[in-house]
Amino acid sequence: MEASAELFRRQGYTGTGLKQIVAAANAPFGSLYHFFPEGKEQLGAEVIRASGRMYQQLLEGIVDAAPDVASGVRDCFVGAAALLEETGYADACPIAAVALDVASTNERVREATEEVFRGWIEAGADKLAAAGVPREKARDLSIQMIAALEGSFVLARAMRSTEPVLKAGEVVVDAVRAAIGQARKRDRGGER
Amino acid sequence: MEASAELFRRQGYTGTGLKQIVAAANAPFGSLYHFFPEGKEQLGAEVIRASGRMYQQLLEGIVDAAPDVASGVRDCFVGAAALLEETGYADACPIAAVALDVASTNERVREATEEVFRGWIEAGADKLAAAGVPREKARDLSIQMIAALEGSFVLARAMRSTEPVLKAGEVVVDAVRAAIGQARKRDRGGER
DNA sequence: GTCTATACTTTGATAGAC
DNA sequence: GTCTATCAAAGTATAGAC
Repeated sequence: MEASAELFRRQGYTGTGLKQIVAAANAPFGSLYHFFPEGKEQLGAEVIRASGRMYQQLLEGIVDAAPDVASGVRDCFVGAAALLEETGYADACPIAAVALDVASTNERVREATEEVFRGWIEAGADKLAAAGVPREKARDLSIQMIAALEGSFVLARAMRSTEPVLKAGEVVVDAVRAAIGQARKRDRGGER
Repeated sequence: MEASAELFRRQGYTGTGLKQIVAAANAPFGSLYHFFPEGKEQLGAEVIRASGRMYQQLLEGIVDAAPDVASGVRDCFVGAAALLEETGYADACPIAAVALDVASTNERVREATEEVFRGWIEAGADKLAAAGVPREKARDLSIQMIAALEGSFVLARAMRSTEPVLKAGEVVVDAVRAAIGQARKRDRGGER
């Protein structure tokens, strides 16, 4: 599953062969169908869900380690840019490449990508709500953050540059700061 | 090339077979290698460049038809959301799906996607600069706009919802309005 | 010059030896 | 239970008839 996750995120779902996976994992071919009797679809769906959970924990860890949420969001974008550069613009989001090539062709794996994205959006909204942002606004901001992150990955991998990730992060961080600032202002108003 | 463009944007580069393309185009197989003697790579690179030009003209047309740049940007996101819904979340960006699956596997096609994105960024920056935004800030905003658009497409196709596109548009439109507002303020300051 | 038929490789998947 | 050998189908590319 580790080997699958790495290959999927670099080459997408259709671009990665089962033979390439077992070769990268130093596993015999038959084992794959022993553990994943429903074949490539089952493997793909499970790998997406597992990668989604891991990436979510990674991002939440970064946000929790930061002094405030806005700084945490900035650290996520800066960290992603660094990782992208270190890996030769190969490792970015474990879901995006798969999401785009199965969206219209493979319903089962598409559902896995949808589930992961919904989970991320909810987790982001929770963090923002905990910082005082109203629930609905928090959800909107979370969607905007993840869209900016994913979109900047597309540009960064195509252009072999971290600039899009850093620039996209700025506008999102500004929006987060503004939302939290407004929430504080509203809270002070309520105390009067 | 039209058939290729449609299939590539829905299934990516590796996910689309040459046999599928000639079948969709009602063309004989041999013609493909007559017009594209260098095979799939040449076809892919040329289709990406042509699609990139077409999509750029489409977006510029929308912006030019709007009363101001910020409204034009909003119309782009709203229009993209409508198209996405009409096509069953299949037709979004003609480049993104290909960009992600060739980024680490096919240098020739990757270069085509890079060229297209750089062209879009420049075109967006030109429009913003014409509206009074300082050159460097205009380029940053253009990158942020395209990243938000691309990222929201990833979420929208995976989640089968236009919400990410509309929400991502909002934060970008706000940023554009703020930049233009600041440019006006600075101009007034200079006149004094 | 246009196209059919085919070559050769790789794909996902399975049967059956051990 | 673990793995090798092989299947049918689809992949890209080419040869050669017309």
